[in-house]
Amino acid sequence: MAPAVRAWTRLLRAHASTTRLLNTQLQLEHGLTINDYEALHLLSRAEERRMKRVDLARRIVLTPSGVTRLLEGLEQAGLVERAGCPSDLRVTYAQLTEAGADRLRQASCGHVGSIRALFEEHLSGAEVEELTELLGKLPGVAECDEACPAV
Amino acid sequence: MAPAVRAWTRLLRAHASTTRLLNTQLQLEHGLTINDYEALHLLSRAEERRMKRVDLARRIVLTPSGVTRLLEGLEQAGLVERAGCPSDLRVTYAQLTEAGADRLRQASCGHVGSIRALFEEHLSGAEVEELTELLGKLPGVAECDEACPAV
DNA sequence: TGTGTACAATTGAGTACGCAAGCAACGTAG
DNA sequence: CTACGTTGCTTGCGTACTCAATTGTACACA
Repeated sequence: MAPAVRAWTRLLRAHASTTRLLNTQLQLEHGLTINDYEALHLLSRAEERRMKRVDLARRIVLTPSGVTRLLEGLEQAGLVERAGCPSDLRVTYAQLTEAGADRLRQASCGHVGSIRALFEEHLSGAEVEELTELLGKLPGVAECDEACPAV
Repeated sequence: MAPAVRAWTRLLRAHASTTRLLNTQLQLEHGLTINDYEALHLLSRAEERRMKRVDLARRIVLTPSGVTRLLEGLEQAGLVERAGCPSDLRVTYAQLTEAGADRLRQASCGHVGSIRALFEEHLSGAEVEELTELLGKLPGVAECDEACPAV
């Protein structure tokens, strides 16, 4: 079996296992899916806490329709609201509300803790860095990171 | 931001991008989803080309019901068939048919090619190995590999 | 021998997407 | 200014899952 295939298989499995775990935790404790969280998180550190829906889609790796549905839920929950763009009437921004920022704050501590527990229990600090580095080389993974200010 | 979070985010993105790509290719060219392929592949290298549905579920990281639905499709396509277990009437094996083996053979060359293209275009051989190694340390990722003979 | 617990598999109901199609607003070429 | 291609977003429809509940079997123990 080609080495690449092993890597690919493990990527599949790694995603499935970790996602399942983190998603159920996040959902139970805060009523958010991973993508909900991811969206809130991106918005929270975007300029003026808002993003074009298309850009959001690219960042979370979803289709535009996926974003529409995702934000639908967040809007109903009052965590995100729509804001028009005066210079281009086609675009509608997704704007984080105060409630959304609160909810994110509540969830983030536990969520980050879960992630750290998951990764740091099995990998050393250097290995985590190494993994980040390697995954970043895959197409479309790292490309937007610079645009996103570090915490 | 904790390093683990960066790693996690990239894992999410890496999975989403690569999966989307590989899935559409596989689907267009051979009418199989990634999980279809994965199931056929696992069966093909299992003893007597069959597995308990539960074991299959663990390997592809799916719930038992997910496996039922997955195999439903493969059974209708004639690629997999059911086989009872005489010693334990609860279990039904998923058994790869000749047609299933053929279909897998047809698909595998192109699919493996796509995977290699995806990984080896951006990562060196050593890096692929390294990535495999690191992903294997995540919980539940490497555990069954020994049971699966290398190609 | 019956009885309780554990397990394999399925089924029904619900969800989170993708794809294709559509609409409206933009940019540009004529 | 009009016509046309492009872009941002949404909608209808289909699909691949999950979870909870159910059925049938296996096994331990009184």
